[in-house]
Amino acid sequence: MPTQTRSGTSAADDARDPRERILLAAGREFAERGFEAATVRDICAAAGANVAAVNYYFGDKHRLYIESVKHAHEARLRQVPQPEWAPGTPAAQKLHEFVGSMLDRMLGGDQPPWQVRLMMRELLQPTEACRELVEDYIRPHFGILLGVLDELTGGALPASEVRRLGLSVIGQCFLYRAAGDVVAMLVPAGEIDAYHTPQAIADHVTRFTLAAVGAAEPFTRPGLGTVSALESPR
Amino acid sequence: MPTQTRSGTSAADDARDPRERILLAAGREFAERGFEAATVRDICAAAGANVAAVNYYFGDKHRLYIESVKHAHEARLRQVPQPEWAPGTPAAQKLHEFVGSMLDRMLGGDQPPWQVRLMMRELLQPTEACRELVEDYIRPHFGILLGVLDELTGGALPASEVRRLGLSVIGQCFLYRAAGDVVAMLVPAGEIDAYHTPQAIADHVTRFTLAAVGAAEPFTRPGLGTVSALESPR
DNA sequence: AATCGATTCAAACAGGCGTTTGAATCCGCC
DNA sequence: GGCGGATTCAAACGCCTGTTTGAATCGATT
Repeated sequence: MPTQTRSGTSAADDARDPRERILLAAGREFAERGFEAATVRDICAAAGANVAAVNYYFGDKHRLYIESVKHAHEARLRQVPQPEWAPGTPAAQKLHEFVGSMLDRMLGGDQPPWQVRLMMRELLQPTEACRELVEDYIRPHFGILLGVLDELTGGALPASEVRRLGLSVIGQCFLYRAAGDVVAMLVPAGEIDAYHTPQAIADHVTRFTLAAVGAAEPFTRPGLGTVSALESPR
Repeated sequence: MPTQTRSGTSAADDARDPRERILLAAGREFAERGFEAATVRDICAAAGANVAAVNYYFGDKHRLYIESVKHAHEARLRQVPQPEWAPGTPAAQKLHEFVGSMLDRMLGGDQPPWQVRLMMRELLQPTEACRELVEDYIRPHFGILLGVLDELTGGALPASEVRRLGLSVIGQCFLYRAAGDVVAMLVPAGEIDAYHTPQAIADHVTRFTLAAVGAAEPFTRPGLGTVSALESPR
């Protein structure tokens, strides 16, 4: 194992350090194929390193996996800061922005989301890295959502009820990320591009949730545009 | 390959036919460990068959997987009939029963849901069997839900909008099945048994959805019990 | 009883896997 | 310049995988 010169992770260089290169290649490979199907040989080939390097730097495949999950998770945290709002921002707008940024994060947009795919794998069938992921990444975001929802309902609901509201919001978004292929099969081909973009979904989820908590007109009257001020520019 | 005496699948016997035994064992193993991690040897050991049997009956591991998915899916279809309601049943009640039965199906209750776990794997990262699964199993159920939602909104919404409502309903339930472990981490330990049983979730999702479409009072006024008539007996 | 196809079995096969080895190479330092 | 630890490398090690083989067994038919 390396005992020396773990030169402080300079934020900019991504491909210099062989350890870093392996970590990145491993993340991509694990995200794409899963732990079992990904092979150490492929990972090292992609990283331009020798197969012995993974043993040298990480001990074995399993610890490489754990480290690559943490690494992707930290990178993601650095890229996506917690949303913050100026005091006085309407709760409805906060909700819309929260949902929008979550969907953007989940469904890509800014970058090929292999980090997200990797984290998703961990959430769907947790291993050791999951708890850390939840505590550092999921729970804080969830807490912000709960705060918004609490504000939205005027603090009138017990915490347990607010949590269920939060899960309802998360669930609506989560479906598109986890079962996107199935969604695409259930929806007519032409519709997917028009009505199921991250922006459009964010608009829908927000409106659905606002209506459920009584902060917007319900869906029965179509196109009433009660939350038109919140809709994303198309 | 077997060319003769595929004695018509007598509905009752499950463990007689070696082909059937392998199919069942394979389903359990694939559901538990995934395609890559499950081994032909383990499957055959569990089925009390020789390793050569899988080649004899199915050709190779991959076709065994496909067949086991179909098999589980058909068994599930036989067990869980489409919900039907007497004419005149209120749409709100239909929605509640639909959501309740879906959650019961997903989260178990009646039987250890390895069939569901297997299907879920297929939905989360589709292979060949997925399309068939969606067409025969998912889409019909989804269609029923859309009908209920259309009725609930008085047919006033365009089909695309109704579909999004449907996905919102599915998403809320789906989260508990796909990321149940994470949900359990996000919710205080004591709360999970009281507020996140299939029944309790069904009540919540129904109320949330009804409120969103304007068929029940929104959440802002807690414990108003506006849909108390729909709540499951505790 | 003999026959013949269907089925089962123990054993082996080739290939890929994660991991280890021991020597070669690099690079900063007295 | 040469020492010494850190790093890299090609090669090999067992082991386990899916798959195949060819003979043994079974069960119905003639």
